[in-house]
Amino acid sequence: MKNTANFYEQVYELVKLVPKGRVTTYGAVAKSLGMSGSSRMVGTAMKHAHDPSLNVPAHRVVNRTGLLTGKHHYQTPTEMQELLEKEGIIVIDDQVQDFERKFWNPLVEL
DNA sequence: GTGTTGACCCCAA
DNA sequence: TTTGGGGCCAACA
Repeated sequence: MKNTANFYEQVYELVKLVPKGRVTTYGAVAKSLGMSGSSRMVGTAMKHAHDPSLNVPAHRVVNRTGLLTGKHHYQTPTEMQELLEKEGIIVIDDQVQDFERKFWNPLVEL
């Protein structure tokens, strides 16, 4: 059993399911996959997800406060915010506005 | 093989 | 309100 690779795939699949104009959190994804407590792994997985062939919208994943913690890992520091605003999400000072409303909970929606 | 780091989260003071 | 400490586990040096 190769659970590590499987976990990454599950993360990618779940993130792909996030609707346009919505965002989710690392913790929610981790918990949804039964890895509650290991939220860092989701972030680590995202770092490896920069590959365009994976087609993973990592910009829709933020930390629990709605802060764009991963923006510095993009090619440009503003790319993540640009992508979010293009989808109708307001981002001010790396902070998602109306985060509670924009939040997409996989545990509830699925 | 060991030690440190990190796109995180939770709780206490 | 802001800080600090613990936990979690893969990736990296």
